[in-house]
Amino acid sequence: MPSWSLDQIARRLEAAGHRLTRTRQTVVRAVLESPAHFTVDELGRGIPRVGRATLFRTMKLLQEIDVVCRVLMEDGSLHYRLSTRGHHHHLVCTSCGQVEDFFDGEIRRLIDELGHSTNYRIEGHWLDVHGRCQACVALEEAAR
Amino acid sequence: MPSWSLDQIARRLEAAGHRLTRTRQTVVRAVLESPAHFTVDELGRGIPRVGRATLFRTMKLLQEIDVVCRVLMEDGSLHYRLSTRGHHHHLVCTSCGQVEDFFDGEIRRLIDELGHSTNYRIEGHWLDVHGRCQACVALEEAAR
DNA sequence: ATTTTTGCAAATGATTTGCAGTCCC
DNA sequence: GGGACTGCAAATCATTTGCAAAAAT
Repeated sequence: MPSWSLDQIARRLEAAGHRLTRTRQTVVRAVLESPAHFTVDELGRGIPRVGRATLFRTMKLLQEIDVVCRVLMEDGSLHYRLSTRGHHHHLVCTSCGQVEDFFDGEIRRLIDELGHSTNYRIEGHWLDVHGRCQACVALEEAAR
Repeated sequence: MPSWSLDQIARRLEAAGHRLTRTRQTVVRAVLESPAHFTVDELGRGIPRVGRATLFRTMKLLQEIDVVCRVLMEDGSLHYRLSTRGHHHHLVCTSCGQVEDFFDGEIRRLIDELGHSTNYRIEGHWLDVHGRCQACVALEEAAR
C-alpha cells in the first residue's frame, strides 16, 4: 500500500456513502500535498476558501475512512498524518527544503526487534527527521 | 523504575526546583491511586478541594519531570498515565488502544550517524510506530 | 425534488492566564 | 519576608453545532 491517490480516496468516500464534492476535493488535495504531519490550522491556511467547520468535518470523515489519523506531538499539539502503511523516510532541510533520502535497513531492524520485545504485530512506522543541510549551515555561519 | 512512590516523586520535584506543597501531595496521591489511564476530569472528581487550574498546573509539572505522560485515545480524548520510566515513546495498538512504552536510544544513535553521513545538522526527529497487540491479533485469528 | 453539504456565527469544552490572597522555607 | 503556590474568575484556543442557503444526485 504505497501512497494515496485522489481516486482511491474518492472511492473510499463513496463506498462509505459520502459525496466527493468540490470542497472535499480541495481539502483532500491539500492533505495529499501536505508534509508528513500537519495541524488543521496549517492545512487551512493553504485553502482559505474552505470554511473552518467544513475543514474539521472533512478531516473527521477522512479519519473515519482511515485515510488520515491523528497524532499527539510531544509539545501537546494535535497533528494529522496520512495513514499510510509504506515507509517514507527522508531528511528535509528546514532552511532550503532540500530533501535527502536515506536507507532504512537499520531502522527496520530496530522496529522488528521492537515488535518482538513487545509482542506487537507492527503494521507500519513513520520516521521524520529534520535539520539543516551543510550549505545552509555554512551560509548561516558566514553571515556572522 | 518499577512503580512510583510519593517519596520518589517528591525528590524529583525538588530536584527540578519545585516545592511539594500539601496541595501537590494531594494531587500526586490521587494520581498514584488512579487506574492505568485517566482524564484530568476523572482525577479532579476525586479531589474536589483542589482548584481546576492547580490541577492542570500540577499535571503539567508532573509531565515535565516525566512522572506522567499524555496519551491520545482512539475516541479523541486525552488521557494521562504514569510513565513507567523516564522519557519514552508509545506504541499504541490500533485495535484496542493498549499502550506500550519504548525507548529511542538506538534510534537516536542511528539518527546521529545519519547526520554525519549526510552532512546535515539534525535538529529533531519524530518516530511513529503502529500495530496490534498480541491479544488483538489472537482474537482476530480465532475469529476465522 | 430531495438529500447532503457548506459557511457563518454562536456554543461548547478543555486548558491557560491574571491577579490578589496564602503558604512555605 | 519574599518568592512560590493557590483558587477564582475571566480569557483563550480548538473543535462542534444550529441553521438557512447552496450544491449534488
